[in-house]
Amino acid sequence: MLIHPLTGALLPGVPMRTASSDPHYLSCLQDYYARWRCIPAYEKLRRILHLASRSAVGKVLERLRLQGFLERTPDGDWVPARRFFERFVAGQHVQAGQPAPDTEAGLTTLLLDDLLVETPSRTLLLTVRGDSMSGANIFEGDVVIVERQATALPGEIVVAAVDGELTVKRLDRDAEGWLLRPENPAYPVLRPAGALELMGVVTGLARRLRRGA
Amino acid sequence: MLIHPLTGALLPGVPMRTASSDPHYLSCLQDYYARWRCIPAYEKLRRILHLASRSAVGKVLERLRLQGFLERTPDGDWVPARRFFERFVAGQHVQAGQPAPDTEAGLTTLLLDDLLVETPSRTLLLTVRGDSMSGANIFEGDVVIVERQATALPGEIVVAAVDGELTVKRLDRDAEGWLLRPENPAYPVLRPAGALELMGVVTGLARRLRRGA
DNA sequence: CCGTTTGGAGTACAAATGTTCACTTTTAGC
DNA sequence: GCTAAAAGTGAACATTTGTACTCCAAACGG
Repeated sequence: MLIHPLTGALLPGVPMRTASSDPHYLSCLQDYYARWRCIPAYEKLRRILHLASRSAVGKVLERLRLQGFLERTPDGDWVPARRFFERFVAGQHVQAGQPAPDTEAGLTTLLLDDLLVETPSRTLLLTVRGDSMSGANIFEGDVVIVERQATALPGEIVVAAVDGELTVKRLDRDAEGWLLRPENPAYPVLRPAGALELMGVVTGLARRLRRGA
Repeated sequence: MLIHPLTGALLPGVPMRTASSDPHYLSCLQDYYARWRCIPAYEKLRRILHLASRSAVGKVLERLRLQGFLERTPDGDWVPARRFFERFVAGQHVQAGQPAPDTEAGLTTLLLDDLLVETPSRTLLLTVRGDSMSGANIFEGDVVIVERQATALPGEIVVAAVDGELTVKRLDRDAEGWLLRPENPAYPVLRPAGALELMGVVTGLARRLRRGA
């Protein structure tokens, strides 16, 4: 079924059924998701996809699931799967002579949050001061994503409270106990006097470039 | 009820049922959304929020809507609003011995996307391959935030199409014309044969740490 | 040309949904 | 303590939901 370009009316009887119409359905879904961040119920999907029957909606969704664009929660709800967001990150290759990649309007819908935050309720941000972790490529002004937890493994980059101040260091331990290693020879290794006050583990990093411009 | 900004523990002695238990409901919702990318139906929400009645769910959602965390589609479906994705920014200082100083007033929030994206419609993401920009502290696997534009200034880090492949380099120019400098002596300077096919300027960086753990 | 496959329409129905309403419990202000 | 507001319960109900089923027409592959 096609849609009249001017009136928007459905043109019955016009063939459009081919395996390659799934990409079109997918685009509709992606656009809707970009706007509202949800996959609606069958009846609404029926309208969005311009289908006449809910059963057709079910078949479309099932096909998209087999292709890896959608999945279902344990409760049976439809949710976007990893592949659903793929097109929002630019591909590595571009046709020579045609340097503009897909300029679809949905590029921004991949929330950077989704990339960087796994457990929102335990996640907070911290702006890095100083260059004591430059060896780990974390610099002054960077914003680190911290997942709150009381314990961590040696080798992880953690945020800890030292002398009432939060600091980012690499956690390590030796025969004498826990220690916080800066990744910059200009700074001393910290050995907490009492208990180690761990705030959480650094799970990600966000940096603004081109600050002045 | 307050939530300890560092440990995340619910502060004891504070009764459970109060207007400020909404943060707890919000956290549950945020975590569920981070996992499945949808707001489920009332009956499922009832279980997630540990409520006994669906009507209570409705009231919670309505409260969160008034606070700006949720909104509704024209069809009435619940969807996350802007504030839903904001994160707390930790203060730099912590009281020694009592690492929970800043009350709600001191805590600010920040949307990661706001931090990194200025012009959503012209912004896209690109995963970095190779270590040719390690001197600028951009490494394999990092995601760069690219603002699409056809021109750039010398000294800016840009994304350009070279031989049909996207590459991240620092833009420069000399007497002979434009050139693309890697920030790694192991790589050669690129001098585009014809016109320089510029895709955009790198305005930010996102990195996931602790990938394996 | 004909049978098969595929994408969709249409119908039917048990189950689930969102909302309302009256009611109870808890909390906060005085 | 007393009281009013806030938060949550539980039942009721019209609507909507997802799915199973049959049927149909176009596309496909010899």
